[in-house]
Amino acid sequence: MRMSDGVEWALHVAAVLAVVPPDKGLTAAKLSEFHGVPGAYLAKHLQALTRAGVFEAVPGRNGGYRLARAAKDITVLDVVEAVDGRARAFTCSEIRQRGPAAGPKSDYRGVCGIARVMYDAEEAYRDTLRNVTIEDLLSSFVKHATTGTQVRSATWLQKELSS
Amino acid sequence: MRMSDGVEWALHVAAVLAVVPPDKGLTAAKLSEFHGVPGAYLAKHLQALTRAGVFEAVPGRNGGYRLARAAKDITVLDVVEAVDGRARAFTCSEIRQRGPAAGPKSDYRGVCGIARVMYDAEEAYRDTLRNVTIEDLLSSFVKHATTGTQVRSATWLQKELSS
DNA sequence: AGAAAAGTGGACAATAGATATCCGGATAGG
DNA sequence: CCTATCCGGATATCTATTGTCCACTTTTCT
Repeated sequence: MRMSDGVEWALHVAAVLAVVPPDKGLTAAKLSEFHGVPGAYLAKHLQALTRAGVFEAVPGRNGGYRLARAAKDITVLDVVEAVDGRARAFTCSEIRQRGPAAGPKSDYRGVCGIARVMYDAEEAYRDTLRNVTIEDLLSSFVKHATTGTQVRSATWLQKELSS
Repeated sequence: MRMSDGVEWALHVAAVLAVVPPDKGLTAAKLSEFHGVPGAYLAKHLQALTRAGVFEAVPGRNGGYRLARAAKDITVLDVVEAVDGRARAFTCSEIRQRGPAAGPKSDYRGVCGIARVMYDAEEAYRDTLRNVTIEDLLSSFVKHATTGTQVRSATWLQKELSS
């Protein structure tokens, strides 16, 4: 089970957009340059994030992307689900209803016990991500990154911010 | 992010093997028949489970598979990791070290804050699976399945148990 | 001893999904 | 009108999953 790289990109992008003033934006091209990832493919994910209502896109000249709401109101789960989808990782194919010991369909009302456990685990996973916001990610960066990295990031951002 | 179907198969197989007496076994062919899944492919997963020390394989005539230890001592996580591997779903590609704002490698000692959150979530996922045993799965089946299903399963098992 | 049944592991093909690019269309600003 | 930007579809490529097959070894039954 492997998670799409797009999720990692999206979270980094969200963290960067969190320090962009609400009236400004960053283009897909600038975001891909800053993170060193393929622009055309990142754009796909940015569109998904916009559709999900996590980012906001400003079309036209001087357009770009920004957060759709305050960084403290966007959870990591919001971003993950926007990129990776809301489908469960574990899909129950109702094995219990197959084979020689299977009975009539009415015998299988509730969720299969095995699926139940897997769903619970995924819910625990989501709970963790739901309790961390983009603002938290930013705090972590400010707390742990070297001063040099923070200065370089801020400088680049100042230079590239669109109107 | 989608989990391999093999995990579902393996958990169902483990639940069935949990009711097989310790001195008996079930062949890969019988297990695939009982669950209505492709035999050759299930065999691959059974081998992985054996390598991981979750199942025990008895080669030769009258051979088959059985649990390597008591059902209460095998967790769902054991089975999931045996089939799906122990690799993390989220892989950090150190995006922070790329792009125009990147600094020298020594600037990035600890784990990236974003990766940290994703790792924590996966640990919460694993914690859930670690706290459910194969015996628990069996209890759930006994508690929730209809009597008819349980009788049909037991009957089939009686008939097919190898010596 | 010989035959049959079973797991092992490698090679291989088919399929699906993730990754990545490109282009025409819509939209907004100069 | 022209340019920069986002949008969405079509398409190509790569990789992992899924699935099959076969030769090989081990064990047991006759």
